[in-house]
Amino acid sequence: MAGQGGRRAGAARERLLAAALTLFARQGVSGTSLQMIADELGVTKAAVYHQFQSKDDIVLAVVGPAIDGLAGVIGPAEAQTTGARRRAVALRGLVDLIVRNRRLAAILYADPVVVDLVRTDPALRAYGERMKALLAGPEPDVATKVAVSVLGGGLAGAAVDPLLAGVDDATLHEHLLATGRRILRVRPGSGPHSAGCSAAVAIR
Amino acid sequence: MAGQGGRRAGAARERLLAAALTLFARQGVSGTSLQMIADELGVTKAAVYHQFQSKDDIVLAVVGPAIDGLAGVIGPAEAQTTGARRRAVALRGLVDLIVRNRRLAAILYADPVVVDLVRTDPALRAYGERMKALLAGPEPDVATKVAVSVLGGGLAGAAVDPLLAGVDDATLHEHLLATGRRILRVRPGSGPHSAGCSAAVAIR
DNA sequence: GTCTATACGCTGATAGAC
DNA sequence: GTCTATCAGCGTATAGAC
Repeated sequence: MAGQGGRRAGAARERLLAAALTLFARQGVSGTSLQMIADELGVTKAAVYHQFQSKDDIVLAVVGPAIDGLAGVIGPAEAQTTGARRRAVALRGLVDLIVRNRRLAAILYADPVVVDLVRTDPALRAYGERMKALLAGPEPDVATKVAVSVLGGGLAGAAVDPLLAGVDDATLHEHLLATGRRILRVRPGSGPHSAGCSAAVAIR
Repeated sequence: MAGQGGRRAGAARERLLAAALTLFARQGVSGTSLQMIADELGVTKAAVYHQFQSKDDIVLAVVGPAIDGLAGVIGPAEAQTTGARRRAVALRGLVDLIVRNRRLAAILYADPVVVDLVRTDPALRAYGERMKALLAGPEPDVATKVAVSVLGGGLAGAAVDPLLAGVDDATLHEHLLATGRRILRVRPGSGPHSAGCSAAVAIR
């Protein structure tokens, strides 16, 4: 389940991914050329192109761990016995994941190239649908569909917002969870104890 | 106040803007080259460059009417006498504006190039800050700042979401307003009667 | 396995002729 | 207003050196 993005290891490959993440976070995917990544590593463009078949490949590899994290949230959430619990566990796990990967959230969210990539990839697309299904429940009415849509955009937006960059993770997590519950009309008590979810995946 | 994006009129200019909006909405700003716009009009790239100094100029001109619409919301909202009313009027006006300009919202929102452009332009930036100030009130606590941030991303996200493309404007408006009130913890009764705001600006 | 050299077609942008 | 011509830079791609 882990590492569907290809994992041939190699030191150069890891260095490249680290540099790419830094540059992507700073100036977006579209705003980062292969030349910039190459310059950052002190090699030529072709050297970069040798390890990844395309720029999209690099993006997918950078984003991979977060996708694994999403899978780590979805699994336990789907195992819950009631719809309310599934919703509560999914929400908490999603907030958790986003807070822990704010920089990555900005990349995933703010760039249409990446959004398109994620929407195109069948496996990634399936994760998104399962997450939405968990949050919305079966056969949701329009109000619920709107709420889930707002939640998705809202969580991502908050993670990206430079005005919230100074807020520490714990505080952001608390308020994001509270806001999310208001959006979905979930009572704070719902869901089991602490819920064992989200396989860490703190990127950088 | 209207038309700060430059309004030399001219039939060719208007045709160009219409073509640009269509292409931007369909494939994003970054995904639309000047060549595509030129081809759509049956002219060369250089002809496009004669009317606009840069691609950014075109984007700003396309987005201009929506900015005017935002100004039309902010003014009346700031004229309200209490913080609660200012918040209520601003929220309703913002939802109104976004629902009426869904296609444009997708352009404004989903592309980091445009987001950057808007964030860079001092006048546009000021509108955004005034809107946030209206929604958050003076000296907001962290919870409120998070809520406003989530609201912004959420409204935009819902406007863009292809899953909600089939929902008609009135229904979307209703549920978006309800969700927004839950996010900001505004009671449905707040704010005066209907509130005269938002200068139409239905693009296309 | 890791890299360089080289090239293709495209982009946004500029200068100047008609 | 529109054209042709030209520019550096981009993502992409192949061939081949070590």
